[in-house]
Amino acid sequence: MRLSKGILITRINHMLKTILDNKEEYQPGLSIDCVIFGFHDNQLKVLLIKTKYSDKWALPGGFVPVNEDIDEAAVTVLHGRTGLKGIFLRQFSTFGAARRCSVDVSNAVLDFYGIPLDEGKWYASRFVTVGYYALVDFLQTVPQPEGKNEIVEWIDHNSVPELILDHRQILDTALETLRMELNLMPVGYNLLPEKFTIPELQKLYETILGRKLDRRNFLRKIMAIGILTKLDEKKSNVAHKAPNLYSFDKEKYEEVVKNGLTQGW
Amino acid sequence: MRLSKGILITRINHMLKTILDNKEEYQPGLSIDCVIFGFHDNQLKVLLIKTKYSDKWALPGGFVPVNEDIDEAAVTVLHGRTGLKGIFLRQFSTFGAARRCSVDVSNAVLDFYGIPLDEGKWYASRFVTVGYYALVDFLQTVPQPEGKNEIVEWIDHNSVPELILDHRQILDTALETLRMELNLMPVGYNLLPEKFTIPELQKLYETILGRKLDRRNFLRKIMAIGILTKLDEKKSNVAHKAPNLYSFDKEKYEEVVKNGLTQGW
DNA sequence: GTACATTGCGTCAAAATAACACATAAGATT
DNA sequence: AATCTTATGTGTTATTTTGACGCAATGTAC
Repeated sequence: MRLSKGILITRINHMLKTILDNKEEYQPGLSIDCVIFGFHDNQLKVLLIKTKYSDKWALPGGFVPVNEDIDEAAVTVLHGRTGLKGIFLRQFSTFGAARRCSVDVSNAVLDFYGIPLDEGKWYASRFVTVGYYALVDFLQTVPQPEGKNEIVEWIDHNSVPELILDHRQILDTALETLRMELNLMPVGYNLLPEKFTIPELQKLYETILGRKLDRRNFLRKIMAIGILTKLDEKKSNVAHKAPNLYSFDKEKYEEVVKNGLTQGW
Repeated sequence: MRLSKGILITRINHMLKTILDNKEEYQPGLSIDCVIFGFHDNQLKVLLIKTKYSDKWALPGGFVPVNEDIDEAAVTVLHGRTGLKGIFLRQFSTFGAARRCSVDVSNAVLDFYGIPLDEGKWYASRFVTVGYYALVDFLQTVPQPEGKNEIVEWIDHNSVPELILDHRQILDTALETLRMELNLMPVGYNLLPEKFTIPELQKLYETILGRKLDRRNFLRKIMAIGILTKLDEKKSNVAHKAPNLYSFDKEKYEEVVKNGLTQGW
């Protein structure tokens, strides 16, 4: 976590305290929440955080330094929780219901850290949060909790427990957006290992969309995009015909992400 | 404009002063900007504001009362500038570049109103803005300037002059989003009068998309959506074959807006 | 009436999509 | 080692959607 004025965190687990002590360095009432998607064991995973001061889980989030773009702040959150850089990250919506924040929740956190309520007013005020979603490589991700008071974990999207505040809505909106954007851009580059099979890629699409696709039609459509390179290599140790391995043609992939798939009117 | 505590605006054109006097009632560092689209004379129009303290035009915007949802605040901006209610309004992106605000511009405004710079710190700080776009009926809109120091006007999208700050980017992003969303929802309900012809609707689509569409294919596609009711009436005073009039089937229209057009994977 | 402009309604070929059939390969089973 | 099981690789075909275009109909202008 980037701190202003190079101040060190002297009290572990007091990230919040440090921010409060430097609150003039942060944009007031504004936060970032990241929905970080991964893919493993044919399941869509979401990186969630469990803190000791609540029974519920939360999306990884952070605040916005006054001198930083919100996009940069989102990159910081992503990097802080996953150790990853250069990842696909996209702003999808801003959540600003007047009562999306609960003073009770905020005060419980302040209480947990032993911060007097009047010192924590900045934190307990009304917050608007900008939602970002990221697609990351599950295996390259090293979940990084900030100190001992939290657990950072990959959770199956199907078994996400109750989340704090409106984080469930944020998560749902992120997935809805991702589903929509599958029509506008290819997906997979960050979510799969470098070498993968077409069935694996298909499972990824099926998992995101939440429904089955026809194998043969999927192959045709995905190959037509022209972003895949067929490797001269097959997957081994499978109890059936060995599927071919593919990799993304990164150059073409980036181009299509940039220009979008052709659609519509 | 809604004011807290029922305070009256005693000094005309001092909306800003009033807000500064009650700044604790507003979300700090957060604003709303609305891209309000209209359609007239076969041209896409944007509602813009020209203030006396700048050579450039601006998007209508506002601040967010701490007790209001950002969506409500956007409705307030829209209603305040157009007198309209119940209009299609959609959040499309949040703009949070660190240097999107210029202290020079803010100070020029404060200067214009004779507000001392130290009193105007709230206003001159870094702002993040949430962008909304609206589709409104040009003829039902009564542009409403706030006092004598500003002009509110419909400007042809093709001849939008230089805008302040990043408002040009906000406008462009709004139109990009609208173009994309034409694939996901029908458009026209708020932009056209109650009775309209298919060629008029087509011109609207062409104007938004910035390119010609085939008449016959357009008819087929738009009728297939099932939201149009053919009326037993024809447009008069045209120098050629009188086109039939149509209206939207509001019930079906709302349903399709809600459920979306079928597309994609 | 004739000219003109634009609408209404249609056709047809091309492209995209959906549904389905069959041979193949690799480990597992016997 | 022959066979079974399972999932892959590569088709084909019918259906739907899209794009490009032809032509008659209708209202005003002259």
